[in-house]
Amino acid sequence: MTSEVKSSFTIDTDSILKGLNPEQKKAVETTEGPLLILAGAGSGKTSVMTRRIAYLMGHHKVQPWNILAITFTNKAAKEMNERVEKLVGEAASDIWMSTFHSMCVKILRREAEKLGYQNNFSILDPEDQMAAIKQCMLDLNYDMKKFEPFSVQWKISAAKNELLGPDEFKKMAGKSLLDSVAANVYREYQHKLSGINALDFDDLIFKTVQLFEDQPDVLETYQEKFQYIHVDEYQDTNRAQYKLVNLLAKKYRNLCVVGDSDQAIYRWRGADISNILNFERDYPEANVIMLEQNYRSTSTILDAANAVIRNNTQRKDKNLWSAKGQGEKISIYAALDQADEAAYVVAKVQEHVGNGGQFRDCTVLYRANAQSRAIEEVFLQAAIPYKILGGMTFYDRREIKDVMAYLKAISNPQDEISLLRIVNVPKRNIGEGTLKRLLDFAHDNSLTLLEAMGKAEQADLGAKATEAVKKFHLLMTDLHFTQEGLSVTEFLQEMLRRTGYREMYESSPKEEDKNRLENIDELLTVTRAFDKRRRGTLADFLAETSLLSDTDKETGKKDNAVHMMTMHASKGLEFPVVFVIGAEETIFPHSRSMDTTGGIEEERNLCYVAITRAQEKLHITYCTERTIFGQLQMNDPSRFLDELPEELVEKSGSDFQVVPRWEIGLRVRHPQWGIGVIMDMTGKDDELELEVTFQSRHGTKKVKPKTTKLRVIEK
DNA sequence: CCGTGCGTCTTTTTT
DNA sequence: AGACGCACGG
Repeated sequence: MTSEVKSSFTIDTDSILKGLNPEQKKAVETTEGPLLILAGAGSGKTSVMTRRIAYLMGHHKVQPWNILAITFTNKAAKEMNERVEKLVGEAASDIWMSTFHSMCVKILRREAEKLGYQNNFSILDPEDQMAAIKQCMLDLNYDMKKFEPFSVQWKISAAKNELLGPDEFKKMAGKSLLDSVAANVYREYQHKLSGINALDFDDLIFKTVQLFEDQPDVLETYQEKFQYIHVDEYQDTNRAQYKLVNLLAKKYRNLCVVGDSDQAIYRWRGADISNILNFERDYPEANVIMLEQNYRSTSTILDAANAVIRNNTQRKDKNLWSAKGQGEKISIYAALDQADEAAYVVAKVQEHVGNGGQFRDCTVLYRANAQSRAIEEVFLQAAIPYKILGGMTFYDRREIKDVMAYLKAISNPQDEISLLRIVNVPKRNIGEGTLKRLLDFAHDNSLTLLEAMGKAEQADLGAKATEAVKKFHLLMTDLHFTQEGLSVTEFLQEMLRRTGYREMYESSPKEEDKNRLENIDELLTVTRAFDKRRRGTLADFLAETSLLSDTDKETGKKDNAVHMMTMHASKGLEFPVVFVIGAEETIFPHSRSMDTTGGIEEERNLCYVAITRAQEKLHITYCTERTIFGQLQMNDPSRFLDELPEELVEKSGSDFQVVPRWEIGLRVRHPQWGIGVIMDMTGKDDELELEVTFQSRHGTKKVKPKTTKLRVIEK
């Protein structure tokens, strides 16, 4: 990598600094030494980062390949790259701009041998990972009903994020049974992974850190390469990422980190907010710059966000301000149920479009992916174009996963996980029993599964099974060699034909399967784009696609559509009109975060993130009734709603529009006490008081409809 | 070896 | 409500 020739480029340094406020300008010009940029939401940090990079090149003549910029998503990286390119031209392509994971893949592909891996290693996605863990638990004879594979996977992942290998984890682990099970599975799992030449997401970082720690010369190569390092969203880095960055920056100490502790929302996956809080301790000579002017939202929206976040105790106080006007008030809508909530969103979207706005201006944010369903249904009915980011995406579809598994198994013949997924798709009469015998045979003779298949006749299978297995083995080895010399697209076509995978769906009469074919064709357009862009290997293509984050993969090709995503996925994005739905206790904040104050504070950070996505108009909705797991539930409005200053909001709701005519004998529903019957009425108008007998345990209560939410039940 | 039907349970958030 | 795992019958 030292073969790079000095590149020449001319950059107009004056234009780089144009239009920046004094703090932003200082952030761009402070190029040497450690720099901490505390960037509030919407404070123009991307602009600062891109210009800082351009300034390094233009003013200090730093070579592009000596610059590293780590972002949170591939999309952010791509966007940053485009913006830098506008400033510095083609030289931008020599800058490493990527996520932690993509960067580590790039490094590991070069250095794999040094770690005892081959450079065509597979990357296990969470589903493959789960499959591998289940296999390990099976091998170790653990009862998977007693110890959930999911929890084990979680523990292993957490350990890796903390840079604990199997041995360290065993030492550090708690004394619970689950921990000791996890420790044993962890060891077995790593053993399996190295046997199949595969790494999981967490390994990508962990192994890179190990490489750097164990082999100082390798570390030094990269320290020399990355003389100027930028890390975005530093508040969301975990232990392993922190270590990685600090190892790289150790030599030149030109480390610029950008973050906002109020937007820390990934503690649950190991992110440690003290990484950013302790930056000045780690680098006593650091410069610190605060960006507090928000260029995104109206002051109403910002004031609301500030008011909410102020309730957190664990934070550095800061105050975002905006020069934009007040704008509209925040609308809070109390919906009857999910359908009503969705109807409200539809009505407001249509209103926005009716007033000359675009669908793409609107975004619906929710706490959990499952909440998108109700909205989706109503959008379909109302013919509102929409685009869902995250959740079940293109790459999660069965046919795509299958095809990718084929590609992985062919690219890395040791990849048993992928092989097992597709060995019998389409049906080849190689079933559970045969595979079990093959796996045992492979294990006893230290063979990979594919190698064992090649020697099927020795595996004691029976004539029919042996023949089926041999045929499959021939197909796979053949494809492995066909791969060479073909572009990814050409190879994929060939593979789809020879494996009979395409045929399987073509011959099916089901409408669903026609769709699957379309998705496969869609994948072919993805490979075509890849071939055109960089003509990489199959392994490169697989790595690129498996590292796409939810925000990176947009489903559907509709341009002008309402966006829908989780609040997590919305970080870093902005939209004129934002709907935050499901603002109810147990949904948001989520019930599983409510037992710790840390949990609640992180939910509040998430609320802050959600609110600050909005540029002009914010709608927040909640349901008084919600059906969850087929069960009717009533939740209180979210506590975060109480934290919004009265003068900034405007409340409405079905409950307030319909004034029921109360009468004795009427059946009603109360949010806490459930269903009851009106037994008596006293007073009138605002003073009206009802005596209601509720089901069994709640007995008879006096209720004022003016102050309590009571609903009449039809029939 | 494969398909079907019943009973169980519910991953919050994601690179 | 819906997905998934498991047991059973062909």
